[in-house]
Amino acid sequence: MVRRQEPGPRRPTIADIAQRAGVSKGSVSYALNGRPGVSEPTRRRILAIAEEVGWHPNRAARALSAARSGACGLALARPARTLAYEPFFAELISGIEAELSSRQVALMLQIVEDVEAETVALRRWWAERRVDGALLVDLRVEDPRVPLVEELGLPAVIVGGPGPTGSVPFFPGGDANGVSQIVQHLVRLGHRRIDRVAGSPEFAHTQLRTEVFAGALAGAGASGNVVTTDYSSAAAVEATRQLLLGSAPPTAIVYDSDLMAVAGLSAAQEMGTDVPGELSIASFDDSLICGVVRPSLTACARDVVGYGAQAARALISLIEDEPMPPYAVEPPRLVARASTAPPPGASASRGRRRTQHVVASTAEQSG
Amino acid sequence: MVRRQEPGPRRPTIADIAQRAGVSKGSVSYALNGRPGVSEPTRRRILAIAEEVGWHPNRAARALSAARSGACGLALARPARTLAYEPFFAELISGIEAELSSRQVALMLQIVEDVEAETVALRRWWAERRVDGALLVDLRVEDPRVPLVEELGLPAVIVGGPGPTGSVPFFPGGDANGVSQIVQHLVRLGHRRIDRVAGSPEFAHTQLRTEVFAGALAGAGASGNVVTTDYSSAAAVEATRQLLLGSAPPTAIVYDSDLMAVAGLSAAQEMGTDVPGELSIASFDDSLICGVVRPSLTACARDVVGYGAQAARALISLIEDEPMPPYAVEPPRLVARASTAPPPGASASRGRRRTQHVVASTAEQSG
DNA sequence: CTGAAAGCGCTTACAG
DNA sequence: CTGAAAGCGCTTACAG
Repeated sequence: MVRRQEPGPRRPTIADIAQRAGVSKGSVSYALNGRPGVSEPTRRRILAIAEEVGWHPNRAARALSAARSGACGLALARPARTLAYEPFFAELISGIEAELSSRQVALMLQIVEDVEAETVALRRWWAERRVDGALLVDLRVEDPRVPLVEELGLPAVIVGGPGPTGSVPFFPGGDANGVSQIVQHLVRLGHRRIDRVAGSPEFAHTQLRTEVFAGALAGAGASGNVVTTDYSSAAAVEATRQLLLGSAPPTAIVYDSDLMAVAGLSAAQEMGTDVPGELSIASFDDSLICGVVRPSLTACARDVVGYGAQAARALISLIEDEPMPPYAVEPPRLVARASTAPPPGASASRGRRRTQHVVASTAEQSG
Repeated sequence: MVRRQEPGPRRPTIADIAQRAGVSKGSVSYALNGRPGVSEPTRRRILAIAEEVGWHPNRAARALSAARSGACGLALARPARTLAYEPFFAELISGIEAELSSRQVALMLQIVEDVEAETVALRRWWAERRVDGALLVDLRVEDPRVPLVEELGLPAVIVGGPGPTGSVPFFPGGDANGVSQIVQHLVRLGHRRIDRVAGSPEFAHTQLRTEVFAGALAGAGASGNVVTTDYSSAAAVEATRQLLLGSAPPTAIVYDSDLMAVAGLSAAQEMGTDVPGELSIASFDDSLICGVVRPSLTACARDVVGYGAQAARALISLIEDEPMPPYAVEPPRLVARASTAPPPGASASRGRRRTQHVVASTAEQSG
């Protein structure tokens, strides 16, 4: 058989090690995999030789015989631009990747157009044995990926999933907790009319946020409207104008992403609205940009890296048929900055709080 | 041999197809791979059966016999936070991924701490035959990855590399062109004192930008300082203050990233500096955020997705031993927004230009 | 044009 | 504890 010519040094195999150690390939395999079947001295000798010759398993060979690829797949159905401007994804991938690579598992990444294309990718990966499992992000309402992985028998977990979905394990993404904290913060400042510029309603987490938002408002005796968008800055600007010019303008607006919050801030300022004097603004996801604009934006910070790591850990357990690891992700945390303050002419209900920045305090009003 | 139990439907192999077609496995392989050695009717029959049973090649088996993994690797040496706030990476990955997946090549992604860790990842991927080639990003001055891939014989290309590096093909990232365009824009507006808040000097592209920046200034009879940073907003704020409070304050500042530009804008505004009335600000990389802050930021937009796609195409050609594809990436483009205007008391040297936004035109000054 | 067979580099029951 | 061997699912010269 003719192999394509390979430049560079030849890569050693277990046969080479077996020969040098004077044992069979089987023994080498047992030794290298830490399995019983070789004496301690032999094992040590084999490991030393493997180390010396710089042996690494040929993953294709291992995958073929062990029916394991040693890789997990992540297909993302978001256009490049969204991906680029949502720090969420980069952090999530970092978390996933760190956890996987600490277990020597590789991450296969594919960026596709929509959920349908994602199902195609998942199907092919599984058919080709490219992956041992998959991570599902951005769960949709009636998501086709859930029945698919169940049909295929593909081990999968839902990252940041809002709630139980068939037999596929999910891990909360802090949406409920985060929305509650933001509303609570605003209510404490004295706001009773709080609107929200939301993301796309096709996402299950958007719906969850909407439910929790409504509940939190009702529980606090507050009220507000929700406008859904496509996450674009143009839509955020439009929604902000619409809300501020409406018959019952809010004293605070919550945005579902940092980009929309910044866009909304600019829109409000251009309309001559003082932030936070006349309008408080809060962003759901925190990011560096929230601390850089003026006024800096109050935001809900989530441990997104943690979500990724948790999901990856869980997926590996699922693949290995081990018990699920405990949920260990830090809860969302409200970062109060300069963009939120008591509403005009109102006193904060439970103790006024100074916000962190000078710019903010000058805008604070007495009740 | 006992395989781990596989839930879900059994995945068909070429043996299944051969049996159903009444031919040998070899013929099936030839037919499926579009090679000579089977008659047209047989080929069609085989393809129909493969389609019908939903056959996909077991990539591990194919990799083992063909000595090809069908995957390329990308190791990124940047902390999660940087990754998250640099739209550059997400766009680059999108471009790479789109090109690779159109050729049925998978992308393996690993995020590591530093370049040394990257060399470890590359070495292991290659030793394990996990990848057929690798993409190198963020070339450093004296980058250890270049001699490594040469030593290993690992096919590799440098993405956005500033210039020729040994035997490893590189693809320009528009740094020189982009810097030139920004300086040219500012010079045309009448600026003669232009500073730059640069990124880390360890990157080869930072050095290239610095060289081109100096040359462009000199060529235009202008002058300016360069301050290097770690890309953090804190460093950008500090550098901005330092430059504005110096003995020869600039009338324009160019930032090496959008986050730094926004931070610099806020810092200047908090010092009471009017942008663009007293100070023009330009960002090297464009992003949605540049259009959302006020004043909106003039920026140099690059076809980052194109860089990724180009590099991926080239890498595949290298692996396949085919001729290099032609360079087809759109050149950087200056997007003039509201943050740049003629300097105080100066007339634009070659014809005044109205900037695109109302906010900007109100800030324009007559000479 | 087609088939039988060897081989890729591992893992893993099965005998000794 | 150890060795010889089969097998994972492909690809590819080699005979017919």
